[in-house]
Amino acid sequence: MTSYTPGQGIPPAIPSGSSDIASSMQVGRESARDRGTNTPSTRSTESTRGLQPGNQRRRVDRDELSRINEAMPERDREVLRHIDEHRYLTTHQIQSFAFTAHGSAESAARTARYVLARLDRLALIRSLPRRVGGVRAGSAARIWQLAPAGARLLRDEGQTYRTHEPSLRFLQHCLAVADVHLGLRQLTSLESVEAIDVATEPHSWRRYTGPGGERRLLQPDLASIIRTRDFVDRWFLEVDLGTESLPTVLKKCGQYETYRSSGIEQDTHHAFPLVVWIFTNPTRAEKVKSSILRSPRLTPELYRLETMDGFATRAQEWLQ
DNA sequence: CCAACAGGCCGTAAATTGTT
DNA sequence: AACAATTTACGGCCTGTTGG
Repeated sequence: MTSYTPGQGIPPAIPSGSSDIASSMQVGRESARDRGTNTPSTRSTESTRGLQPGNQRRRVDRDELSRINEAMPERDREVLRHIDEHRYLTTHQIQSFAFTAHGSAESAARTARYVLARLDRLALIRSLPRRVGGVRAGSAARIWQLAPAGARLLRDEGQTYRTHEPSLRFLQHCLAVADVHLGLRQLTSLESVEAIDVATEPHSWRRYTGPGGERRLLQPDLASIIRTRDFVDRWFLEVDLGTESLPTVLKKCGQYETYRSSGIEQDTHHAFPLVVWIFTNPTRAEKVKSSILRSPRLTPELYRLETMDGFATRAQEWLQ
C-alpha cells in the first residue's frame, strides 16, 4: 500500500508504470444474474467493446428521463455531478466522493456499487470495459462515465453529448486529477480548515489578455480555495503524468506568469494563488524544479512541485 | 406492507508474492 | 517450477431498519 491514502485508502487509479494497459482490457462481463456466479462469460466476444450489457445503447426518451429525474434521490444526482465534473471516475473514487457516512468502508463500497448498478440500468451512466489485473493484485476498478441520458439530465436538454473512446493518457489524467481532488477534500479533516472549495474544469479556467492584447485562456486542472481560521489559501493545481515534454511544462509556467502580471487575481483576491504541480514521477519533479530555478522569466516562489504521494502530507504543512 | 438501503457473510477472479 | 497464500475488486444472498 502506498502512503497516499486519502479516505479509506484509495489506490492510484491506474498503474502509471504500465505501458500496455489497453491490451489487458477485458471485455465487459455479461449480466451475472442468470448464471448464478460472476464467472467470466464464454460468450464475451458478442458484446460490443466499450459498452456494458446493462444498457447497450439504450435510448431514454424525454418522458422517461423526466420521470427518472423526479424520482431520483439527491445522492444519485450528486454521483452524476461528480462523474460529470471529472468525466471519468472509478467506483472507488465515487465511493470516496459521495458515500462517506457509512459504518465501514466495505458497506460504503457495496452501497456505491449498488447505486452505480442502478444508474447503469437506468442508462444514465456506463462503464468502460473492465481491465483485469489491478495495481498490485486483483482486478482493476471499474471506470464510469456519463451516458447520454445522464448528461441530458444534468444539463436539462442542453447540447447533445457524445461519448468517445478516451485515450489512455486522457483517462489516466482524469483519474489522477480526481485523486488530487479527493486529496484536497481530505484536508477538511484538519482542525484548522473550515471550508474547501474545489473547482474542476471548466470552472477552474481563467480568461486574460496576453501581452499583444490577444485573448488567452489559462486552464488549470483544478482551482481550490481553502479557508482556514486565519487565512484563505488559493491554489491552482496541475497534474502531470510525465506525458508532456519539459518545455511544455515550462511554457505553461510562463502562462501563469503572464496571467499573474495581468493582476486580475490580485485585484479580486489580494494575492495570487500558489501554482501546485503534481507529478507521478519524482525525478521529473526535480527536473522541473531545477529548470524553474534556472529560468530567468519564472518566479520560483510561485510554484510548489510535489509528487502524487507527497502532495497530501505537504499540503497539510502549507496550511499550518 | 413495501421500497430502499445497511451491513454481515460467503463466493469468485486474477495477479502478485512467498514457500516448497 | 509448482503451489499456496494474499490482495483487491466484485457479486449474491440474507437479515435488519426506517420512512411512506
